[in-house]
Amino acid sequence: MPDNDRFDLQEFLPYLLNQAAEMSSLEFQQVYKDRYGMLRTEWRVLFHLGLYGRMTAGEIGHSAKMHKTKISRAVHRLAERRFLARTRDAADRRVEHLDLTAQGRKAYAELREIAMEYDAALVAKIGRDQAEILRQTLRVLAELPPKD
Amino acid sequence: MPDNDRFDLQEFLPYLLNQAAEMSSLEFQQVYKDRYGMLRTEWRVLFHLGLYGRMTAGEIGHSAKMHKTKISRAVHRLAERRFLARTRDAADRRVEHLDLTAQGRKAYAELREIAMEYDAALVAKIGRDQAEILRQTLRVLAELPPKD
DNA sequence: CCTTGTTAGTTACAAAAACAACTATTACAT
DNA sequence: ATGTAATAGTTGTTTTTGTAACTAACAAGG
Repeated sequence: MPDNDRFDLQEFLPYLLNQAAEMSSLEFQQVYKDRYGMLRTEWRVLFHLGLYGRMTAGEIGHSAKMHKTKISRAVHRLAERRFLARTRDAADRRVEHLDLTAQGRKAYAELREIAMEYDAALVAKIGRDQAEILRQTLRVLAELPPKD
Repeated sequence: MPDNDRFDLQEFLPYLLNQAAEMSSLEFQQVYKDRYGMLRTEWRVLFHLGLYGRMTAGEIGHSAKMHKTKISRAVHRLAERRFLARTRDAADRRVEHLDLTAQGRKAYAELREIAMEYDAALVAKIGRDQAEILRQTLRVLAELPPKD
């Protein structure tokens, strides 16, 4: 039996963060999976386009910190299912502009509603004040620019 | 351009949690990967045994909320590399008791040191008080949702 | 122009995860 | 006992991811 001195796996931040992250995405994951057959990478792309409008794969990758191969595959599948349309840039023919189709916007709107409700449920679970502190702290850990 | 009303992906808790979790495990992951060729599932098993002593695969799975096939393969690989030893239970021959070998304990001790340092670095980054609140909040979020 | 380097995105192949079906053993109700 | 269900853990198959190599287009120096 080893010495447990001052260390507990359940308190180790990376572990705890992973557990919480996994738990917290479970319910929402079911929605986009069952309803639209989407993967996590796919809804992330969808949400980026829905929220920010026309973007390139590279821009999404940078924002979501996802590798370009993940984006490439997500975009491919979303285009295949007519959730988004791809347009080559006229000036630089390497880059491709991505826009949601009507169907994509519809899916986004629906998923955004559910996401908002789900986020509210999580906030209710942990308390409004704690939630604000949580977001702020997570932003630091994720090294995202602070809100404001 | 869609209406962004009151929703931001960067503020969506499941998204934010995932980003922070991913970021925070990155550095530590390199250590057990480069140094011992371990996967996340494997160090989790190692840490459970190092911290709590003899356990069965089922117990670890329950504690870490990992699926039994993941555990089974992690245990297999750890046993193969002589980090742990497996012993069949005499009374119930379905269950197997897992113990770290000397080599396993050595790896655990080393990784635990690094984990503690890394945790301390994260705490320093976000502040001691925020860290305590964070852990508390994450513990709530990581709880299994009530049965329905 | 031509080499060399860079960037956007894709594709091929290997590693890992998810999911389902399986073996072996124990429990338990007829 | 004996048939049925439950439990511990494994194995096989399919998806998904990670890594690296690749194509195509641009950029910039000579």
